[in-house]
Amino acid sequence: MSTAKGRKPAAGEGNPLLLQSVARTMSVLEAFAGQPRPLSIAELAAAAGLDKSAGQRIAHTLQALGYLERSSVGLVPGKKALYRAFDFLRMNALVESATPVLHELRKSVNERVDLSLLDGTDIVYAVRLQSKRETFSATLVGRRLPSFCSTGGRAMLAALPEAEALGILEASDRRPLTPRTTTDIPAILGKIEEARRCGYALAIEESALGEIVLAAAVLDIHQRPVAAIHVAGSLSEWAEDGFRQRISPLVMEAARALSHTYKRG
Amino acid sequence: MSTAKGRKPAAGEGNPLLLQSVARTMSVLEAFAGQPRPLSIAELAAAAGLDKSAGQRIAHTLQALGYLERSSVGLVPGKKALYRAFDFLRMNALVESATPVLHELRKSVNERVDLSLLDGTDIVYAVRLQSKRETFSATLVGRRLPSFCSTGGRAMLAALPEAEALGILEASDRRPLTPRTTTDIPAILGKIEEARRCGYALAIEESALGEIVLAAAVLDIHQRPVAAIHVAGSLSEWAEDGFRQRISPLVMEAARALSHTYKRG
DNA sequence: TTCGACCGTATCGTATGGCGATACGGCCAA
DNA sequence: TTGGCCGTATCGCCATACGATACGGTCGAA
Repeated sequence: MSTAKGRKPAAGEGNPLLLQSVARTMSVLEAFAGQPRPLSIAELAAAAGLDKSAGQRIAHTLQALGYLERSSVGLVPGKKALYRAFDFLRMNALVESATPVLHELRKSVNERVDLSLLDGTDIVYAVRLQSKRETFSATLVGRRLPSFCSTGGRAMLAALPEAEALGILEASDRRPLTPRTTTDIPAILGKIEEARRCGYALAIEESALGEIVLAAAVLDIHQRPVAAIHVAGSLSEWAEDGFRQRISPLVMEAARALSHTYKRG
Repeated sequence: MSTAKGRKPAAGEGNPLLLQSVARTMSVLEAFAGQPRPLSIAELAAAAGLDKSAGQRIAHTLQALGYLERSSVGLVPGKKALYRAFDFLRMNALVESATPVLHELRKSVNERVDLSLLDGTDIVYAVRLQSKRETFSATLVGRRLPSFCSTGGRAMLAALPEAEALGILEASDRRPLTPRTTTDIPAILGKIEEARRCGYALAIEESALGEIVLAAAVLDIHQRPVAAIHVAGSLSEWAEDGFRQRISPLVMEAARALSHTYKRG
């Protein structure tokens, strides 16, 4: 998503050792992204950009392997997807070192704490520690958001060279998530500039209504942003000033504790 | 893992429309399961049962697609794995209907609540709602445990015909997870029988020390178990009797509320 | 320093594995 | 019934991936 997505991989387009069979396989798994309901074999093939025969064979094989399952109304991703995500989290050095820090932070602030990772123009939630009385967990681990409209994303953009941040903004899908999402590039740049000054980013109801979120970036040894730590509170309990004063030092300290421990994004 | 894992898929061994290229691709991704550290290309190929050339090509392609990433010491799974797990959770009808029920339950019991799914001889954690003061989240979504030693697994085994449950027990890897794990088949069958009588399963320190867990099975419309709801408490705060009396009715009610809403495992 | 082992990378002729057009039976709605 | 779309199955051809092989770099032990 974040990079090339040529219509037809055409085997070796660009790199001679890129296998089209692998790309086709993964494109079938990716075909579910954003789909509201299970897919038939034909729909799956179409969504993956394959003809019916190829879709049929790949889907059957993936089903036999547990990466696809039949539901009553079509095919859905299979449980094996969870195992692979578990492997990712387990082998990720940053997630590993972040876990105790995040728990500590969560204990201090008593609000929801998230760790997100930068991936191209987007961020992905990698760890979520719920707050005590959270009833909506519409957002889950693995959820992807454009970086411009999430606090964590803006904190990370602020740690990039201005030109690079601008490039990401321009390449992003800037549809608003809530009525209060900032979608205007100069305005976003202003907020990024503010984040650069403060050392953290703050957003009110830009990705979910009723929510105030504060985040700071985690940097690798080259001073490049690789992740962000978020704390989310409810507007029914927090005013902006109080949230800033109480939360920001803790989040920045946690982010600083994790920075430079990580080699490469 | 739960089914066949022939040394060499040999294209069409068994089913004529099974694609070996797909199986090879996924076997590279699966090679990380259980590995303690990043893998070199050669190690990855060996773990996937491929020669160096095939491993090289597949790994490079997967890396280009974001399913593999380079760390300082080798290859690790890539962020895309999280997206696929998110798709699974988002499109899973049971997870969707379970979410509000689990939150309700968590509010009532104020302890950790999990939803696990049955997958062959194992269970997978699909949803986890932490308790207020949980400091260790060693277990994560996507973690797989043998069903015999988890409460949820035993609750589900109790809902299967006895012969089938026995088959799963015999096929399971019955290494103990803690000193208190029950690994003796007759003893496990006894606990399953108890679960069948009570309508829920209970285990004390069988999968983690200091933990008492109670679980009830969720059944599909054919009365077959597809999932389980767990509540986990700390032994420093709960005695067995109190835990049973306080927690079991709530867990059973939540499991009943979800049962029969789901078509097929 | 000099090996040797192992790393990642790259090349290339070959044969095999998957391509995709095609066909069939079942089901549902018109 | 008819027509559409479903999932399934077949089959000959050729493009695709195979895998043996080779090369330069790096690291540790000799």
